[in-house]
Amino acid sequence: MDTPLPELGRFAEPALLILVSLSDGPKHGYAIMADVEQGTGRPLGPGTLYGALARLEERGFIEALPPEDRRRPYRLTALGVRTASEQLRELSAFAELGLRRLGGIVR
Amino acid sequence: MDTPLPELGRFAEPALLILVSLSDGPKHGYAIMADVEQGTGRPLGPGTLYGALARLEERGFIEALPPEDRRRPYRLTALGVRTASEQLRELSAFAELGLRRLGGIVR
DNA sequence: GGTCTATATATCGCCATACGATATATCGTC
DNA sequence: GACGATATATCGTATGGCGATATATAGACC
Repeated sequence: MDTPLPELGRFAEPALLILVSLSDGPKHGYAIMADVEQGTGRPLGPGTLYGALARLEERGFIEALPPEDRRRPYRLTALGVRTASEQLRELSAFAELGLRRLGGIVR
Repeated sequence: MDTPLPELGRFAEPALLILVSLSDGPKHGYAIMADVEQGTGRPLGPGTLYGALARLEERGFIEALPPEDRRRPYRLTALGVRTASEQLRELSAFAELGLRRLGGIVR
């Protein structure tokens, strides 16, 4: 049961992982890394994180809060909330469809 | 309600779209394109499709069936079924987590 | 016969991005 | 004062998403 499956690809964009992490409340980068890894079991390294954060801010999905100490926290914008909700609804529908279909396959 | 949301990125890898499409039964490329577009509303162009198909076959997630006419059908391998199931379960859990969290945000 | 649309596969090339590796600085604590 | 955790940042490479384009066949319709 623990046979390591070969990688198919990424199951969800880092961007969406970040948005979901922030849906908990504002967080800074390092906390997002920890949250994502804890919540999904998948490591999100700094090389992936900070690029994605910059893009998300640039595009208005998140916004920076005043830095506290060394921490640079971000929070979701209204657009970010709307977008994440929409994506997750589509994602959920897709996953259900897929699981339903696969349920019909004799294993 | 139909304000066009800016693109966040891809909500699911083409690879997974293809695997789910094939979970219906064997299909050739063109039929997969139609099926995906019909099932998710998202177009899957040939530039994306055929590259992804080649990778999926190469990695053992799908296998080619004998060509009929001009059609080159594929079907899921056992590995493909296992992998798709696994990914979809993770995906579903993630989507539910996200939606639960976002449900707490006042809009 | 000629034209048009749908079916079907394939490839090229650009650009975005994922991510490992690496660097740097600070803080607490032993 | 050394070490591990916290925290952000950047560079380089490889991968792959996707629009555009090409090519060929089949069927419909006039």
